[in-house]
Amino acid sequence: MPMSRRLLIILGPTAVGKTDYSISKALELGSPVISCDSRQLFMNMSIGTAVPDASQLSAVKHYFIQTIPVDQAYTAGDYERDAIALVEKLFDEGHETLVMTGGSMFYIDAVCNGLDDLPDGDPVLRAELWARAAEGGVAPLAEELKSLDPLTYSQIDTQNTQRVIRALEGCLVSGKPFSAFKTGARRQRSFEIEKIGLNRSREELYERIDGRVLNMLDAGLVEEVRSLLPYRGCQALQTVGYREIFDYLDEKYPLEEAVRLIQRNTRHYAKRQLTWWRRDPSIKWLDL
RNA sequence: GGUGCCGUAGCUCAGAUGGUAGAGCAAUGGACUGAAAAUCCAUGUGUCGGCAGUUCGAUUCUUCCCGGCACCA
Repeated sequence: MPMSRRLLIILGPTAVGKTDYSISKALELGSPVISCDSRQLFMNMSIGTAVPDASQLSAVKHYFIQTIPVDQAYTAGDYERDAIALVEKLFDEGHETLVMTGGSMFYIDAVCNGLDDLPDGDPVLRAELWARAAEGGVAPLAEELKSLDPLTYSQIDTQNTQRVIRALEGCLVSGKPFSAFKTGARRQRSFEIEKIGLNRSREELYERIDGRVLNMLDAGLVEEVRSLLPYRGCQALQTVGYREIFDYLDEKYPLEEAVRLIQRNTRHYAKRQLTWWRRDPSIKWLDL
């Protein structure tokens, strides 16, 4: 008799209340919590990423919480590989239902649908391309992409430097058009996927966000960020809550302005999350 | 009670000697194939406090009313 294997993904905008909900769901189902959060993955970033607290972490086994050094690069592709490996292992050990939770839209989609085998980036080349963009703008890079890969050029936002460089990098590293690697095919998974979307009224969500930022300050956000100053340039620190405090430490603006910006940028993030998920009909929404 | 000032977008305010209005902040919609808490694109949402008068036309001028603030009693 085939064992049923189900991955229950609890998603929702930041600060909606995923942590508590997923822990109680995990306890109910006898599952660990598999985090799907591109920032809680990193070590030493606990206050600003609202990592579960000690009692929450001891209530149920958590995966992918604070496991990677902040100066290490980690991508959605890495997460797809690591998460699928873990999930397969846990299913093989006898779990029927596994609880995954998080707000990283792209990571969730990588787990559900898989990413194509696109060429890896080359850090040196990437740095060169960014230097060119800083000097002459995106336009010349976009033109170069147009000649190497007209299809990608026609599909992406050519004002989006990050996208243009990523595609150009793919072309230059592989010697082929970046688009040649895209199949758009969904990867077959060995388990069922169910998605629950947690939501609240916009007003309530924004109040929770604003309040949570103040709590982070009380909890010592400024000191946490100060301790991460040496890693400021790392990918992990390109994050709401950290960049604004770095600027405050530079005396670019007062603390209250940093707080205001963190609150606003977090609200913007929540809005982007909701935009992403709005087009996903497989999510069952639940108002908290 | 009297006098003066103010009432315009969610907030702070600007404005037209009469032709139904615009800045900042906030907000909203969208995109997304290895940086994704990143990156990028788009958008003004308004009975101009209310009733009436003058006028071809009033948010603008006038009367009155309502609300707020200040000062004088």
